[in-house]
Amino acid sequence: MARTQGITIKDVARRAGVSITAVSHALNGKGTLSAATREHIRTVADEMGYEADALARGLRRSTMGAVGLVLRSLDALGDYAPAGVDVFERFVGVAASQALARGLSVMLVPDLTRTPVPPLAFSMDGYIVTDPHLDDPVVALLEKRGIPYVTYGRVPGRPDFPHWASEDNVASARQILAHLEAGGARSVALVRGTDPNAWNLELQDTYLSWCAERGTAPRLYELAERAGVEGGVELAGRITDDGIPDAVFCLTGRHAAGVQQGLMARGVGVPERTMVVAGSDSEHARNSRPAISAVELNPVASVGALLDILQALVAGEEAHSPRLTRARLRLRGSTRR
Amino acid sequence: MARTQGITIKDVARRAGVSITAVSHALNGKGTLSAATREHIRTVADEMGYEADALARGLRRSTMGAVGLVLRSLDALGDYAPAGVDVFERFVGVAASQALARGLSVMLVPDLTRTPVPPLAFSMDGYIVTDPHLDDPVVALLEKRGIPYVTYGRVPGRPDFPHWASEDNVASARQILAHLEAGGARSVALVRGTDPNAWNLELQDTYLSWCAERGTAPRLYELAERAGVEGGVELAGRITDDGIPDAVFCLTGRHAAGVQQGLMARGVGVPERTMVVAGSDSEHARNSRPAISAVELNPVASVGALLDILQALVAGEEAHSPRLTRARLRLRGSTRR
DNA sequence: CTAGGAAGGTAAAACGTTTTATACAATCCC
DNA sequence: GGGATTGTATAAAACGTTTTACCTTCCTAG
Repeated sequence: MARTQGITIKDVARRAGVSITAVSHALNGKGTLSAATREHIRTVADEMGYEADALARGLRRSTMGAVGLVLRSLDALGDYAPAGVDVFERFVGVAASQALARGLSVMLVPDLTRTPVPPLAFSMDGYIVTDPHLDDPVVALLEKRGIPYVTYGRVPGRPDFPHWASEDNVASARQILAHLEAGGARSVALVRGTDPNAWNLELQDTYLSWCAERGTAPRLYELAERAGVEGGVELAGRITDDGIPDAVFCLTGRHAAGVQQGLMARGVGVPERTMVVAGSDSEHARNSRPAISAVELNPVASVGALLDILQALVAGEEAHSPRLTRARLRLRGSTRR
Repeated sequence: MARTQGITIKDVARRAGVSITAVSHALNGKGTLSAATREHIRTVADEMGYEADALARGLRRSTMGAVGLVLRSLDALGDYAPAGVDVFERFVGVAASQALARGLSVMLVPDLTRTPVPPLAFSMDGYIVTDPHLDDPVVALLEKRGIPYVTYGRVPGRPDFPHWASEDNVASARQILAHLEAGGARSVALVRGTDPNAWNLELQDTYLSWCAERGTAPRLYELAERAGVEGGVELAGRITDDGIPDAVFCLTGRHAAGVQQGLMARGVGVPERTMVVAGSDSEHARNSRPAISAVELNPVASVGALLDILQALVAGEEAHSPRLTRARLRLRGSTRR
């Protein structure tokens, strides 16, 4: 219906006085046409405002110029419209605009394994999956279907899988911990989420190693991603009951904001008595009082890397991966001493 | 490439011992097959895990089961990954999950008029355009191409165009103004954005009428959407210089947060000396001190209405539009007296 | 003078569906 | 008993591309 009044290759061919093949070849830079003919056809096509139908093209070429995007982490949150989870919201925006710059479309697929599966889902050239879980069914499905995919963050349990990119989580964690240590912190508690994704797992591992290196006992708390700020407030009670640490390192901005709020409500001064820091920046971290130091992720660089890898994969070229991007530690009041 | 190993209708036909036509008819509930054959074919198809190729289907049917989404307001912001603009981020998430529930895909198209245009863009069944501008080129393009579209918010300058839905902005504005009045406010300043979209225009009109009805002089300020919180802080200076109003009604949460911050920095107490309220809720509004009263939009209802209209349009049925949804005023500290 | 390229172009098959038109029985009606 | 009707199924066209294979014509080398 939408396409009925479109200009087809046939129209261009007729108008240019050549065959359909000639038009296709001219426009795609193939075949053995003379430069003059090629130029002529291009002119006519431009004049007529011809644009090849993506469907028909995809049918033959079986490449669509479109990639799917699955936000695993939002799926886990259940509610698909959580407020203040800006990491992924920004990721979507960046992915859309960067893909456009490369002439690709981005299709949003909430969860590829839930029915009904969107009709186009399996026609995508490839997929970007953010934060796959351990034994992620979405990854398994893509694998089974033979659809190329890249992941934002390592695939847990698959150390061999190379096609991923993300910020250097280990470096970020090290940088944060070094910063806290420089501020005089000896005991640091870690608050991680419950999703078994690379984000939670890698940062936890780094933290544990850091503790081991220093011979200090780790203090590890788990807090469901969906618990949000309120969960953090509550958790602050448990943390103080267990003895106030010199610093609390929360993996998400929402949890950090909640924990800080909870600590202060209990009379624990931040940053005087204990410091708070977030592993990923967010509105919550920025808008807290004091503002919370946090790692600002780098969606622009990460999405760029992911698209590089995915495009190579789709083209059947060798992908140059994994790739790590640089995050940046934003120092704010919550760790200023 | 991704589709090479797929099971085609031909495979199913062979296995079921019938013609291709029979399979198509059985699966789509068309034609004049006997119940027995139909059932048999369905069973075989299920067994083989057959799924019709969306491209080939789209090529014939010219309906794709996919809609495009253009976020006009984000285009206007330039940066496609602005932090803390949660209205649209939520909108995207809601649109994706609601569309999925209806068996539709959502394709994100940053700006349909910028090149390169994503290949699939013109193959979509229809479009959702959020907050179209006055003389919006995206709308013009869709119109010219004959692609069905619905808009989130009225199309400015086209009072005749019926295919839109949104929260009832007029009612929201009235509700806010009534609330301020009940709190004792006589003079209310309005801070609107600069984009010429229905949101800014309708709320402004309602405000002006309200002032006229009361015989009070309107105090209207314009602040570019992209000015964000900082812009609000600065604007607070101008507002106080012009004489402190009883309340400031900002159309966006970011501006409200900035204005409130700026007012308080100048020693103007909120809510004691003047009240602050936001036309759309956001992280900024929620996390300010005091928290800012704001209208919580209703993306779930609005997206639902938009999809209803769009589906009717695509099916060639009569659309039942426009449709207004209910927003909700969240009262917080910034207006509590 | 002719075999063999090269240069420039096209016809037709293919992609996987849906849809239109048609074929073949079996049944019915008068 | 013959034409019309009904019930079931299929062949083939169509959708708009890309790609494969082939066809001219013209030139050149032997």
